[in-house]
Amino acid sequence: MILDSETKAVELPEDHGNELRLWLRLLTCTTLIEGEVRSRLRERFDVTLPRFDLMAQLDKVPDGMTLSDVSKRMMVSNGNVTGLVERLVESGHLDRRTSDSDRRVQVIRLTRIGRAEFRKMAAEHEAWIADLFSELGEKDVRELMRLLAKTKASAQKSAQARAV
Amino acid sequence: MILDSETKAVELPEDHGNELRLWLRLLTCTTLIEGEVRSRLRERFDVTLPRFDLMAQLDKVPDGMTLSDVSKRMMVSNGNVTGLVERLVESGHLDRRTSDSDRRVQVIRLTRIGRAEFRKMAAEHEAWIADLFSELGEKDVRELMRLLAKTKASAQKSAQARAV
DNA sequence: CCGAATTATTTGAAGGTCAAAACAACTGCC
DNA sequence: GGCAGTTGTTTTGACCTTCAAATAATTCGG
Repeated sequence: MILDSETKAVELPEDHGNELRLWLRLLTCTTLIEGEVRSRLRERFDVTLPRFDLMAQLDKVPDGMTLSDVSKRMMVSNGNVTGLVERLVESGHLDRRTSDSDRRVQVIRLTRIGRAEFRKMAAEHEAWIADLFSELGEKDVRELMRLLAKTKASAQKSAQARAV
Repeated sequence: MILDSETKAVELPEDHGNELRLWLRLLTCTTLIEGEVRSRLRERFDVTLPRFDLMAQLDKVPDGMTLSDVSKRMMVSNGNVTGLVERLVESGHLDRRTSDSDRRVQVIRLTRIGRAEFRKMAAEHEAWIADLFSELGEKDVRELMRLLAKTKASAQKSAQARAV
């Protein structure tokens, strides 16, 4: 009954099937695109998506960032970043140094080589994304941007509420 | 110039910034919600998201599915499913038997306990999702569904084209 | 200046992920 | 029947990921 969903007075489980279907579709889209990007990165540049993402964060800031900053930006755990950085320093893409002002802090930056490699990858990456979304018109893109912004805000609010 | 994007006659890199921003926003939304679901599942039921997802697939089919079916549905690799199933059989949530007609094939089903546990989790899960999307109106949901369907089709087409 | 609380990072254990190779069982062709 | 190719599953090895505990360095109140 329409009344129920308006009054919220019912104890019976409400129907949230639409939201669930929406979530599954959102997840499917993301998984599909992410998998595609992942495999193109591997195929074309022999690089993993997490490494690419990390380098993308660093490309934006010439002077580097701390590990904590990176982990916040990438929305992954601290421990995760430690290992990722480890391997990228090893391979010569990243430069890591202890901060002068705070000896707990590690500042990482792209090396010259790392930056050059990233720029090459990023250019192709951008073209892949454009191609993956190419059936969407300009208006679709705008509308999706708007709705996803709203979705993000909604999810953040809900997550925030739980975190007390 | 507008002409450029119409004629496609240019060699210069086009601006695909909008698609890229859209992709990043899509990814952010998904990561945010997925992380939230993941941590609620762990907190509330001490179960991982992949296990929940696998059980969700199986809940739909009383007679079970083969491992290949599962891996296609979940869009993950075969080897991945093997390990996942291993642990769920171990914990008593899944029943696994070799097919009579084809001895290569493993058919897995939820056990009575597995099904009961899943149903409990699924009910809460659905409520979480509804809450995470609660700021979206009915119209927003419909519109997002439509645009994501279009996005999925676009991505599939692009992926298909690459696969030759 | 000292100790407590805070903050940044690392480590370790458990699990999830993929690609590629290995294995096993089926199907079809001769 | 038997070999060749195909298909379903498992294994392997490398990497990614998280959480929680441990370490290390800073800050702050007294």
